[in-house]
Amino acid sequence: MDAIGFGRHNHAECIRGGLDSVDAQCKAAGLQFTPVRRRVLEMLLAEHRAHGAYEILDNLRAEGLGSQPPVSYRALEFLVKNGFAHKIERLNAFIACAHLAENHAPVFLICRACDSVAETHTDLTRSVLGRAAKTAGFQIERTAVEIEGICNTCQEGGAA
Amino acid sequence: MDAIGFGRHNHAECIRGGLDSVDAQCKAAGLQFTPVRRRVLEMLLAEHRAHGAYEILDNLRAEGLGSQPPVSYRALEFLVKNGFAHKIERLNAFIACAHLAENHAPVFLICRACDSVAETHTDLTRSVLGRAAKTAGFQIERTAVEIEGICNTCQEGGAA
DNA sequence: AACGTTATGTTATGATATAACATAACACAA
DNA sequence: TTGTGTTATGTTATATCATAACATAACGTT
Repeated sequence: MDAIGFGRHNHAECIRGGLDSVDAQCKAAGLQFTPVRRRVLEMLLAEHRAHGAYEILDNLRAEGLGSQPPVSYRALEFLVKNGFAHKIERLNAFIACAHLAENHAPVFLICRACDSVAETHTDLTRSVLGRAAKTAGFQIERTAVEIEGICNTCQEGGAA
Repeated sequence: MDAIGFGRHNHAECIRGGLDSVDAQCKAAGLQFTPVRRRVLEMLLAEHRAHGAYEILDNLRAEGLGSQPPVSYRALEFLVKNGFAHKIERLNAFIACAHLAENHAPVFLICRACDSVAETHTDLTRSVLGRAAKTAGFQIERTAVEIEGICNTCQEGGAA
């Protein structure tokens, strides 16, 4: 499983690569990757955990990039709408997309002990679920698949 | 697919049967199925859609069963904790369980046009998802699988 | 009746989210 | 280069969702 988020990896590369990739995608799509939006994505990329809108806002405020809730909500909306970030409904919080540039149905593994969130994905159209929905004539537009539990690292650490 | 919620069925039976079933389960488990809890479940059973905690509260208040938020949240917490209802994270709202008495990983199909919510279920341990989590050593405790789109009826009605 | 437990009542506040309107920046064509 | 439409940001205010904390009442058991 390619669920980035648990375990070791070159994290500086996550951030730089993520920003570069989104930069390129925005240029290609004619989207404005403004300073606020870039900074918010950078904050999300900085850690593999979900960030609340007000936590983001606090940081923006400290940096003089915005001071009222709509500022962070708008930036987050932009990122989510264009697939650069996702909202974790269970946590009312946001996380950078770990599979930029791929059209996917994300699946999140949320560790309740260390708060890290790993993203993997599924092809709904081919899953049992997707077929069931199709049979029922349900036209899927969005999916939220969120799995909560204890990650491998925390199990070993005895944080169960 | 046995997703109750879209399409026709004997709805009075949903309510009566649901209350009776929960009544029995509570007796068996030594749980107190108090008037407030019963009434809240009845409200949820009355329609196959998600109800907000404050909507529930408004009804309770009108009936003299409670007037402050903790009243509805506590009743809902009781119902969710014991598997008699579910929270739809995407909507911050609650719905009666459509598969009472079965231990299951619920899957919700949410129609954004008519607001109805159908519940079906999956066996996570056998799904691609469950296997992926197992491979990563992730210990699943809860799952939220919520699919948003347009139900069959609304597609036909042109409400797309 | 005494006791522990569970449920309810109530006040207050915290946390999340958006409506609405004003201003500024940008993009592009005339 | 100015006008014009669009997109982004600033700001105020408020809506919506949720729980901490403490008091009282009901229940169950001995």
